[in-house]
Amino acid sequence: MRKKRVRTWGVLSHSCDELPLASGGNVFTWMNRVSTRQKITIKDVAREAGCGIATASRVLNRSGPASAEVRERVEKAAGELGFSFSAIGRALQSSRSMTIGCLVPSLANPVFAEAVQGVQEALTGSGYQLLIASSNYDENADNDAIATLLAKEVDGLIVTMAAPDSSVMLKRARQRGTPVSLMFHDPIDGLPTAHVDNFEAAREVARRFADLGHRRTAFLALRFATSDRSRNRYAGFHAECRARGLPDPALIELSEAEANTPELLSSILATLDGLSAVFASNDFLAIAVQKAAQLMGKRVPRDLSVVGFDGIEIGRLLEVPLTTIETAPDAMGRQAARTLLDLMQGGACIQQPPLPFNFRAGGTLAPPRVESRDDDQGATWPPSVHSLKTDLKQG
Amino acid sequence: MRKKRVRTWGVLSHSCDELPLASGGNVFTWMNRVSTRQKITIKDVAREAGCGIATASRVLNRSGPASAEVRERVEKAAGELGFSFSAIGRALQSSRSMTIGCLVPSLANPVFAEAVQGVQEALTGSGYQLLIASSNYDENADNDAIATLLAKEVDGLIVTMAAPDSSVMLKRARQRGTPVSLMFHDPIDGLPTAHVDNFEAAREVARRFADLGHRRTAFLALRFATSDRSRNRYAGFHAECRARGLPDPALIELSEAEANTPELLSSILATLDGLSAVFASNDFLAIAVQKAAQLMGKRVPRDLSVVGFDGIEIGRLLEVPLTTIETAPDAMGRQAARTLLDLMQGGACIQQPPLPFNFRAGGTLAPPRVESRDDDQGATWPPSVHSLKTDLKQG
DNA sequence: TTGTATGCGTTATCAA
DNA sequence: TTGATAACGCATACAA
Repeated sequence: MRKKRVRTWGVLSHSCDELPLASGGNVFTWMNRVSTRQKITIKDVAREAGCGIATASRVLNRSGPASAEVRERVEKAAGELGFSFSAIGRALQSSRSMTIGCLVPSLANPVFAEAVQGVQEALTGSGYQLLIASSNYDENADNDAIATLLAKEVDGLIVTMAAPDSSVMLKRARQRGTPVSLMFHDPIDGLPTAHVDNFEAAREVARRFADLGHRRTAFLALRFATSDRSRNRYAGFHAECRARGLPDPALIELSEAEANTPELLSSILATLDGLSAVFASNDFLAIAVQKAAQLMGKRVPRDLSVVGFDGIEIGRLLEVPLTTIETAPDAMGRQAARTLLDLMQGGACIQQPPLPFNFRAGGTLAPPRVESRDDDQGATWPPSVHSLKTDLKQG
Repeated sequence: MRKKRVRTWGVLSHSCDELPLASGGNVFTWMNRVSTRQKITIKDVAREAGCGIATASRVLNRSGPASAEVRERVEKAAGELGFSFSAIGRALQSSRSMTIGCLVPSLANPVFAEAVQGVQEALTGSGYQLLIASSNYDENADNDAIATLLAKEVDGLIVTMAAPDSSVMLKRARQRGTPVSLMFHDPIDGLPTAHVDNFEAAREVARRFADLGHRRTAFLALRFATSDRSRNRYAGFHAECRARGLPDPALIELSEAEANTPELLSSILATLDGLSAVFASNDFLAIAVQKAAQLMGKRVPRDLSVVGFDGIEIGRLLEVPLTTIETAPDAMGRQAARTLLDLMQGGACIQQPPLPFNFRAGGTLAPPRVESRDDDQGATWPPSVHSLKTDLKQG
């Protein structure tokens, strides 16, 4: 016999003990349940209704025949006892947890938070709940999280992680037959994904820059190593510059500190002579760049053009609205959830086309100042220390 | 005998069927498991190791004695089989799900998203996972969500909701003995909460306004009905104005559309003659107000002072940094999680003091223009249609 | 040191 | 139309 663990509530200012013990009706039965703290199972309902548990189950689930009279008794008993099914018992018996695991790098990044919110929305009414995990952009944490989610026997997985293509746990998930749907990633390894075409979107930015006459450009990113999104954006940006015979854009990977400290950021930008346009890997970075430019005495977009990525709402409301690539993280979440739901219902794995992006004009993009128009004027363009290999894709 | 449901993976572009069937080693056993898709239980491990399940359990959990040799066999078997415990089986047996339920209005609001991220952080390493739900600010959805969470037998609950003090399901949670910890709410009904003192913070804003000579002020909020936070902020703001003998601040509740459309917002602000300072219930709103002011040809802070609430990071980076009350949603999440962990370990329910807030000076607050300095000059101050009752707290 | 048997809450089977 | 019973995966009391 296992001993019942009785949890103590500790000292509450309005503890239940203060309630009058002998008061009738609701409060009294309420007290009863509180003091015993017994969990009410279908067995209790059956006993109270004077029937077998199978019958009670059938009635409460409407899953089989039952005479009108016993049905009534069962429903009454369940109501009075405040019975509700244990999802755990159910999960064990049905081997379906009715739970979906979701892994994102961090909820502190509104892009992921909105995506998860989108997942939630698509899941409401489906009967599935969301078990959530975040890895803080750490590859090991990614795998640990998936392992835990799998141990909880989630019925499906919605994932954004550092390295989905090489994750052992993700492979394990598929071995177990747990459907997986990706968010933000490019299609990988036969896993369906809800994404935008980062490569194409970035090419669009390069095109705009080039059309206006920009030559010296830079791409700023925060976590190049753990973000295939950033890498794809840079690849597309770079590819288009190449295709047009323009100089390779400088690739600058910032630390958290550099991104959040305008002073640091401006000193980095200052090393880039002749720079006339910056493509930031996300809108926050783009706004930080503007602040940094302000510190350097440069005006946006007159002295420096800045384009962001994501299309966060607040960019619209800035004094000079941010030029950016609009995406819809919530739509991404919704699509990922729908795809997973489909998969779990035995549907075929069909990869949806990338979700659309939209170039939002804003006011932070303009032609470069005339003086920087001319070309190979010498040695001022440094082979940036931050620069990485450039042929990431289609290079 | 229940029939095993075999889930089909559908048509994947790189389906496992494409892998060579007869290739040896890893791939082969991998295939094996894939094709059978049987879940490996401790029973399998025991059989493989040639011992009883109790022994296997003891070895794998290090929960009891075991000879070195059997220990080795069990661990080997577990490794080869790729065994991992089923959290569901465990939960059923131990009546602890190792899962914590978390309810917030929406993850699309970065304040809540950050708080949840804080919860996550405080939970890592604890062994608990987060089951998350969002209500979209709907009171009924709040209760439904808690009901579902309770059905999943969460070991604890972290909650931000529309009406915690009158929620039947929250009461039910306590009846069941499920520890509850609140976020963002003021202390209520003996439930511990992680919060900032909205009332005091708002008084601080009123004080700053008053000290600079502002008289005609307004409070802008988005969801007054479902947000005790907003109500408390208004109450504090109002109380301090009263205490100083200043006119009651106008209370303006905006619709989503009004808040996001600067044109609408400016037309609303235009109805407030003599208005010299606006206190917005959150930073996004404050930024929207600035945009609206810009549209009206007013300059901030010269013609209109604006103060926000929350202290989102981006406010710092604006061309003119937002004056606001800084709070730390992630700290709120962490505290709520720690409190809950404590409670679940049988700790007493002790209410932590409110988390500190900080008035961030920024650049959107300045003295009013001199012309609006004089007092009862007549009928221009309308008894705003949006105005609500004012005596919410401490009058 | 080990293994058998029981129960956790549920649903499905099957005989009444 | 009913109800006893066997799983489901695990941990543990208890007997060996």
